[in-house]
Amino acid sequence: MMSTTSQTSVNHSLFDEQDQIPTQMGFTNPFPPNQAFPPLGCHQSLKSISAIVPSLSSEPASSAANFAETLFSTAVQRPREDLTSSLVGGGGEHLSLNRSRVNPWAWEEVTNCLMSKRMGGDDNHHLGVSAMKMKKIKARRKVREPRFCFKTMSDVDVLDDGYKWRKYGQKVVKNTQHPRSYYRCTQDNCRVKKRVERLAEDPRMVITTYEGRHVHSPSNELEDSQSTSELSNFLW
DNA sequence: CGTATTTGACCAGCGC
DNA sequence: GCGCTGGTCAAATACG
Repeated sequence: MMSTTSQTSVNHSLFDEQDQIPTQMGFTNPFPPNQAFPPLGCHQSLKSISAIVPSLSSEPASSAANFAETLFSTAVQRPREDLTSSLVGGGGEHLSLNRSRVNPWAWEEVTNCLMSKRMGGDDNHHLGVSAMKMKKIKARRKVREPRFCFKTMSDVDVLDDGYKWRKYGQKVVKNTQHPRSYYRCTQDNCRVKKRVERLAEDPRMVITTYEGRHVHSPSNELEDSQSTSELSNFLW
């Protein structure tokens, strides 16, 4: 049951919403088919990925625990050009991470989180640094909820991520033949939004962009109540 | 009939 | 200041 989840046809890539150049890291996708890569807050990602993977995958817990560490450290340490060139020959089931030019503070959060983790720093330190940078950024640009996007090869536009969404808009964006859809979380007091569109160069790829953080647990009930509760504990 | 989706209008940010 | 573009609103429509 759980051990089958590593066998999936869904290809996820966490990437820059504008650069849209997936960079492979060479990890087996631990998430079930048609289920989106968990929409995590950046600094929560480390905890969440390492916590969830052991419950979903047949991978040994030790390698799963290293998953997030390696994922983020590789992305942080390697120069962008190197990451891009390493994409050649991908084609497998990979998770990938890329620097975000659009959301620099989000990327900095990831970086700071990793650094503090490496240096034995605590979350307070990480949040403190992040808050200071946020303040500077806010001064020169409009405040925006933390957001990131990922790319999934899927026939369906709206992937099951455990939350209920209501569509509130659709827009044809420039230089794309596919419309972009706008969704809002249906939960009261939850201001999380997501955008869904198909990649112009490859319509098989669905680009999902999350903005904000859920203030509640996923609403749909999975058959596997154990993994549901784990997800509820760690996501957002 | 209540809820979700569609879609044109409107608004705000940004670049020139 | 103006025009372009993306994001949101809200009335109309569809659906169960």
